[in-house]
Amino acid sequence: MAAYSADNAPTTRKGRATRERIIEVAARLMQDRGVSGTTLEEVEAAAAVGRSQMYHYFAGKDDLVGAVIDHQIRGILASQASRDGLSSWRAWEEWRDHTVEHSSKDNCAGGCPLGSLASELAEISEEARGRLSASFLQWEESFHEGLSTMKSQGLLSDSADPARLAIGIMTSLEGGLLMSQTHRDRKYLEIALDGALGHVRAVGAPPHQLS
Amino acid sequence: MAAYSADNAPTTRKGRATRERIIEVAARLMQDRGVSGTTLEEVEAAAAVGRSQMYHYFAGKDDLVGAVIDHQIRGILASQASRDGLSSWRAWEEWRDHTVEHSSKDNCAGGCPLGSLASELAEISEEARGRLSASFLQWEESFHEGLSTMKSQGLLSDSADPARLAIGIMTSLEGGLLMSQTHRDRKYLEIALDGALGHVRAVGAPPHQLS
DNA sequence: AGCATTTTGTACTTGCTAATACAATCTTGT
DNA sequence: ACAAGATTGTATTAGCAAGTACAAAATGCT
Repeated sequence: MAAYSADNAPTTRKGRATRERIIEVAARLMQDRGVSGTTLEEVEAAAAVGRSQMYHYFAGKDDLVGAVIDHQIRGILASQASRDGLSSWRAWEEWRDHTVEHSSKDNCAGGCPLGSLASELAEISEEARGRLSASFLQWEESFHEGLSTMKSQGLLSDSADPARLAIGIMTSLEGGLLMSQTHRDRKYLEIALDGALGHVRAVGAPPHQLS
Repeated sequence: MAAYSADNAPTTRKGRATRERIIEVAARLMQDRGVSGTTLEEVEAAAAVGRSQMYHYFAGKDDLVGAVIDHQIRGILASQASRDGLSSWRAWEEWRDHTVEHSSKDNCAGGCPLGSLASELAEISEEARGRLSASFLQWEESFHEGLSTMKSQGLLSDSADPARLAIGIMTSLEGGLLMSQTHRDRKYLEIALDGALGHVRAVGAPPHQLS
């Protein structure tokens, strides 16, 4: 997938830094307060840039939102690539713990960087929905790959369906994050992830390998 | 939980009808386009009421949103009460099918009546977050009750934890709805619910009762 | 019927926010 | 150094949406 087409792609080092700063700040604010709860003025103030810089690098708010989506999925995939590609039981356990701990910061506020955007934008902008769908697919694919590797290593039984299991983990993750965010209680995400991973073990592993 | 405190409670039949009409229209529009994507003007037009009626029955937009949340959870609980309180395997199967079919209308558009509101409002309004949390708790409790009944009837093993299972179903439901909405593909909700209910069967039932 | 209360119609105000215009300044390559 | 282009500052515009004011009409009660 091509990088997001900016209004004016930055050529100088300074320009790239400015554009990046805008995106990072916008991503944070939009996850906190939602897209329509975040004004360009707030982004500009927090990023210490002016109106002209905003419109120099982005065609408008929609354009910025697109860049934020790309930024979020990049961050997620990068964070996951650094944990062994989720191709061992241990990696999954660490991922589970890390995910819960990360979400529990600030009283489970914020929710999922992509999920909160998806919920807000899916029905409003078909373009944003498509971009979010593609991003979630990449995320799901990273789960899928790890599980496939485990299957090829005999850690999952032959009858296991990695694609299906990946979707189960994805949906449990999103539901758990939303419920923990709404209730301000980490137990929802914990139970959701334990259930999904438990399912992977139960369905995927030969009986004698169960703990 | 007391009914939502309106600015002016309607006393006449006509007044009640007007207020109800506003809430129903607002609920539909807000689920489709989000809260901040729905203007009071649009609600007024669709409900065929004027500005003065809106502000006569509601103190403002926030007040209307509160009434919409109450309206949504009432509808959900009513729909569920009419299906045997989810206290048999058959009831759960029917619930699963009905939920998937209902969500698949309009290409999985809309998502969850409460979930989409929760995602949008949780970080913006503490009052709305509390109201949504309480509503989800009631929903979860309706799952819990059904599962508890099944346990007392021996349909679930003694080691089964109905409260935990209820949370697992709730999170899978929300995650599945969000993913199906984003991808416009019912399979996400199907897999999520099958996983959660499969977990109930696997963890809850004595081995010899597994299909 | 007649009066008090509820309900409704219309016009206006206020504030915010995305978007634009245009000029000034900085960077880079030669 | 010096153009050419990239980057940034400031001021303004235009439109929308929440909320308000006030009067008119309908309704219910005795």
